[in-house]
Amino acid sequence: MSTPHAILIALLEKPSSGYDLARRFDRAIAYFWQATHQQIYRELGRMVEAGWVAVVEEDAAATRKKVYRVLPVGREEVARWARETRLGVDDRNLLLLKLRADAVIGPLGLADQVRQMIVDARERLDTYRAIEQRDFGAPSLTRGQQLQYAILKAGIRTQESWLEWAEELPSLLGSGEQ
Amino acid sequence: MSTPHAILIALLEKPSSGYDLARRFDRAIAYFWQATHQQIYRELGRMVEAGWVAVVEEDAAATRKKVYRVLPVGREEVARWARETRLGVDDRNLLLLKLRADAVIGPLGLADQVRQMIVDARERLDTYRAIEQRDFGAPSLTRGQQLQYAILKAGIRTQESWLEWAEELPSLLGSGEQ
DNA sequence: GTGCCCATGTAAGTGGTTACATGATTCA
DNA sequence: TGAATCATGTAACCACTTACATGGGCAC
Repeated sequence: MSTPHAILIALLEKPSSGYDLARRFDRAIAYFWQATHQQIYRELGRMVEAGWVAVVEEDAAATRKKVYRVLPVGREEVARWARETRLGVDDRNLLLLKLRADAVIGPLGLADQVRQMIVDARERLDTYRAIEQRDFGAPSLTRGQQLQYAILKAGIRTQESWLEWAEELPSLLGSGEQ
Repeated sequence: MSTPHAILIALLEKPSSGYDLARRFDRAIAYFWQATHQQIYRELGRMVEAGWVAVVEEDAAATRKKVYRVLPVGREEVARWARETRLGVDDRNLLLLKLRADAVIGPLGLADQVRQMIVDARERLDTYRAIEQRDFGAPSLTRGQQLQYAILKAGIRTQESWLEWAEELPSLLGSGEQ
């Protein structure tokens, strides 16, 4: 949903052409975020309009390649976005994106958001465990029930392992706040 | 992406009105799949056209409520979809959906698909571990590097815990094949 | 009779996907 | 010189989102 911000962050890490961005999104970044070259070119166009990014003019004449860099306004927009948009329990990739932003432009005070996500995730985990107790306590289960239990266990494991990971974050994120 | 199939499976589990479906998608199902009431009504309309579902006429006269049930053609479409569509490494929720289908209409022979996903997930995990070795072996890391490492670790943990879960599946899914 | 939930829809906007299109550079 | 890759775009379609809209049933 935040394609433009994903692109801004990628450009903050390294100014690139649309083509290079597309390749980067196909590799490292793509493991948790994807964008096709059509989206990238469209967003780059819009962000130039908005004054968030600009084409580096140096070698623009030499080749057709257009290298984009982030302008101060764009940088500020990333910070604003990271601070202000709320994250739901399922917005884990958005959190990863925000962490990238924090890594590249410095402490943004994300600790509170992470703590809230942890609270929400614990709540959901409790819900899952309650369902587990209620529906799958029986000694023997039919094939269908075993499968439904497996589906529930997928949810439980996901929450548990995410929580384990997330609980180490707040200290990493530092003091936060201002 | 497979909203119609998600709805079909929900209807196989229990014939419902559009309104009820929306509420069910807001609760249990929603933990890994979501659809708004607008999508649901649209898809129900299309699926009636296609002959996949029909309105149960019994109490249709009594209230405004329209209860839908899945017709044999729709059931067959679910089976076809579960068997034939390929799943990528990241299509975990789609796999859960297929497991629900398998739970409700019986063995569909999904074991091979799961085994392939496991192979792909192991491959990706290896990639992550290679990046870990290469980029984060240093004794001391800057704040930014620690954050990037945390992002990578999120990916590693996710793969590991998913694999642990998935490896128990093939035996549950039974003989498979025909 | 007022407010809330049930119940079903339409309409507009936006973003993502797929297909199409073009031309430059590079290497065999 | 032909093929592959680099590099940037346009166009059409489709799905999802958000907002709007309507009316019945029920409880206080």
